[in-house]
Amino acid sequence: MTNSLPPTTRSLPIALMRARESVMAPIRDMLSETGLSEQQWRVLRVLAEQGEMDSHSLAERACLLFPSLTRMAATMNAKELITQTRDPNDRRRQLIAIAPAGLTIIASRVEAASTIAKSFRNKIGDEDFETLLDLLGRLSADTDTDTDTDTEETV
Amino acid sequence: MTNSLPPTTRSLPIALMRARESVMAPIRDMLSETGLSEQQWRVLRVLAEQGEMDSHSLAERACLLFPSLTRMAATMNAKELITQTRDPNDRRRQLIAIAPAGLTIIASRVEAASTIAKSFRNKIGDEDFETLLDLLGRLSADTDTDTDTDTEETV
DNA sequence: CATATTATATTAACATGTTAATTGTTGTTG
DNA sequence: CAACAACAATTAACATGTTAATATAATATG
Repeated sequence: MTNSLPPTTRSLPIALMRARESVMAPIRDMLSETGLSEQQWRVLRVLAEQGEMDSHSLAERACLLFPSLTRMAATMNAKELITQTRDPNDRRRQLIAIAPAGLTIIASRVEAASTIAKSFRNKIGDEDFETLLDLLGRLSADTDTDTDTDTEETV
Repeated sequence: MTNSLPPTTRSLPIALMRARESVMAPIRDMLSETGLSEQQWRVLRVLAEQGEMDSHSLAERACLLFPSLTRMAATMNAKELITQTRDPNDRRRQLIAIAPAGLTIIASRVEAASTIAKSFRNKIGDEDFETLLDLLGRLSADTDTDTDTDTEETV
């Protein structure tokens, strides 16, 4: 082989994982009081932002695999965090929306989440924070087609 | 509340997750031929790099939770990818090392892994790649204590 | 209209993530 | 030495990641 084993300390995947772990730690702490998992939080956040949407779009926006969403939706429906309805025009499709209990939880934690998000922005500075989001976006450039231009960050 | 719900499209955790997903996709493809998971690949990579080590250090270096490593080690030992021995000086501790079969798999894929790593470096350019690794490191600055200064990246 | 094809969702099976409880070992303190 | 505390590893229980197989609904094709 032409390459000896290089150090894992400069591995991009591992750096991404470590960074995510650091960022999620305070968020997990915040969420522990709500009984929501990170994934459930993302689902509710997306639904609160987008309104009712089909499960395929929801899974993509919330960064979840479809089978995971299927299971989560059953649980979250039982807890009345979301509602599930069939699309009357295409009964294969499922429409999911946030329910009042879900909205309540989101509303009660948005401020705390925003504070955490700002703490990371402050940790590295506004300019570098934007650079980081830009570079991360370029890594997944041809993979997904996210062309949003919003400027406010959150968790 | 003082904050309305901000867009998930500028969320740092989600950007980190999407970036990681993009980076890992080709690596997963490469690994599918070996029967190794990402996690098992990381364990073998760290062991090949560090030599025999105690499970606590291994879990930290490979970014795994301890219970996950316990289960994985049993599987990987059965497949003779690693060896497990008790520390004779402290029989609570376990020492794990890579076995010949594990080394063989690593060796057979190091070049492919290096090629994938380089493709991402090329995708955003050398300078921005270093900037990205730097910024990611600063996010987890006070969280872990990685002070390595190696320069070659890999997956 | 019957069949095949495609799309959507669910289910299955297993690995891993995650937290908490449990077991075994070492160290400490009386 | 005995009891206790601290540490390391395992196990348990449940959620999620992941891939493959299956079921159901819509569409195309003859």
